[in-house]
Amino acid sequence: MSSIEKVARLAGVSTATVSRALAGKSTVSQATRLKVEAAAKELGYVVSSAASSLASGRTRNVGVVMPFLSGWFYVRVLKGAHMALADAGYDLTLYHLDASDGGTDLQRRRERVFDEFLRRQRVDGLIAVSLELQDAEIDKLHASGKPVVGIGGPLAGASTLSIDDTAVSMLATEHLVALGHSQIAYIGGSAHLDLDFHLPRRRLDGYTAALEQHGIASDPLMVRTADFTIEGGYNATLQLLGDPRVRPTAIFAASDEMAIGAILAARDLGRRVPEDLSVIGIDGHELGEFFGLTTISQFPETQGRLAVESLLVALNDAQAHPHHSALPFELKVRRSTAVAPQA
Amino acid sequence: MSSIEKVARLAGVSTATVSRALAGKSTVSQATRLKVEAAAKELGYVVSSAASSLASGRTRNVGVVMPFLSGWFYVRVLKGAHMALADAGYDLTLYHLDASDGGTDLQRRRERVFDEFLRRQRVDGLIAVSLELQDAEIDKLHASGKPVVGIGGPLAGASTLSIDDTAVSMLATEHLVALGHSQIAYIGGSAHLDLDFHLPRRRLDGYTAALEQHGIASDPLMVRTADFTIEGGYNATLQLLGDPRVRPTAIFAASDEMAIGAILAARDLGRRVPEDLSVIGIDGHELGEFFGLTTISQFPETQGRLAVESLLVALNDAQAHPHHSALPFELKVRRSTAVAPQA
DNA sequence: CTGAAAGCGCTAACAC
DNA sequence: GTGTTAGCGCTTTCAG
Repeated sequence: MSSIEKVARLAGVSTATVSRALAGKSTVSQATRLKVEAAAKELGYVVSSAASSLASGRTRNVGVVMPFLSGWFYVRVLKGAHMALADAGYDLTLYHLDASDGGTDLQRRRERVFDEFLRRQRVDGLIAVSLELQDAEIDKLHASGKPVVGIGGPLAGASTLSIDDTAVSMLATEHLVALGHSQIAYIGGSAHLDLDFHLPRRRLDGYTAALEQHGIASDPLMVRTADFTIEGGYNATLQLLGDPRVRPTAIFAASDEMAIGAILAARDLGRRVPEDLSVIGIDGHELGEFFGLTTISQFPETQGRLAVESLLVALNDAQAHPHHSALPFELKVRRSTAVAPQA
Repeated sequence: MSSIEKVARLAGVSTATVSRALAGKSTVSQATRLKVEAAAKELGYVVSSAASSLASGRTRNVGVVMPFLSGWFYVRVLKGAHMALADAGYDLTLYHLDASDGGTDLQRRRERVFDEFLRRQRVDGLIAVSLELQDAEIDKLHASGKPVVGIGGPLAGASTLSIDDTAVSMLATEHLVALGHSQIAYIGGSAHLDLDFHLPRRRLDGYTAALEQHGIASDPLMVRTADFTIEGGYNATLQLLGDPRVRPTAIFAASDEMAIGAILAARDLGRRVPEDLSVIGIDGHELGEFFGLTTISQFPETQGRLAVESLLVALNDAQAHPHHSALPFELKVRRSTAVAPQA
């Protein structure tokens, strides 16, 4: 005897009514609902998701796909998404494409995610973080009819949430310009991290545009690339400050971790921050406060939460149109930036 | 017409044969298998996990429950588990109990995870990371008949993997003693983080035992607590080095992040590491290399992977007995520890 | 507002 | 080795 049947029997109603009552359908009388709930509780009944999914076509589960499973940003987004989903009674199944250490190679992994996993119908929808989906992948998703929301960039036919990276970069640069800096170096992402959405490029563009707008010539020697880590920022800064051809009074790093690396490198070279060198980052990393780092916060947990909300709308209203919205950011001034030293 | 039926028709066999062929059952002839695979591929067929689960009772999905979704250790374990599961063709659904920022409170969250989520039969088994399950929770899991493997401590009736925290701590302390240190301070976890498995306590015990074994009196003033973060380690070290009643020549921190905080604090106070002060951590954090930190690595990704392997064994062999095994660790000497300065 | 009954798409006996 | 068939435990028309 199936489980729901026991509940029905105990409550003295039909299985259909149990189903309706427990699903919160409004067409059940208050009295019946109470009886059913009591019976369910007494028996410790929880619907079988497999049976429910099969019958209804809905899984109450959403997939989250990320390129990496490390990195401050991704973990925070995941956390935000997870909490929002849990609050809505949804499960989260995680997919990531990181093949960095052994295991299957990247392309193969991507294929598996799109071909096998997502199409097993295990999820009702998908949140793609910082992933530029390939055309074939988008087609597969559309074919499956599952709504998708993307964080971080344009995604054909999907709702997307993204931060205006160019504006963020301009704001950071202008903060430095306003403090009187004209020798502003930039530490951005390296090309091989530019696979998805060209985030590194857009941030570089914002920096260049801001300089230009203020009549400051940009110097290729002032631009370095790194891998978004503290160590990467440290090394890039060593190069920057050690190069006799340039004399930056400020560094704008495209992530807080790199900015922290810059602060550490400056210290090791005997430069005072911010007296001799101003440093600004992007992210709103917890460590930023510890290092007194001026930054532009981008609230990744909120991004995760918003993505979930957007997805839930699409799930509950098949007519909802793909929609793009801009994510908030905020300049947070701390102690790592100050007026430019007198030449 | 159901999907599998189309494949069957195209391949000219019955749905049962399609099911068998695609599941890799050995009772299908090579020729038939090929025909079926070709048909499935042509139609882009992927089994519906809901239907398959309902019929077979297996979901090919495992749950991973963690107390937090931040913190270096947990993220690495998650990554390791995810990769191992993906390689085995399993999905991973994530549960975490972190209520740190708003949302439902902790106990409520725990209840939901155990009452609603896990019992929806969405998972075949569970991996619990650093979680001491309450009796009621264990009962619920047993009642559901799903295998559980725990990382980090004893779990009634489940297989567990854990590191010998006491031995790790003793090794770290003895490394310092062997370098001639006798004034060894300890920065451990604070009591409120001691909810699960008493990890902070066991590490403290190892430290105390090692000192005792070498005839070194332990001094309560040499023991500080922090929250496993860089900032926490920094502050604890400030207190330690600023206290006129003690003169530590070495600090043993119960995590690499705290150890890095200690190094930073020492620098800020003008103490040289390792000439004036040796510092050792536990973890094997990536940043450790950057800071030249001597540490005891504990390979969390491997822990995640091993947990998966252990769970898969239990899943494939109902007779498998709960089994405990010890996790590897390794002393990694870098530049932050050296012989004790002459008094 | 509630019940009866027909599936949802697959797997696993059981036959052959 | 392969086909037939009876469910797996629910949801959802369709009646009433």
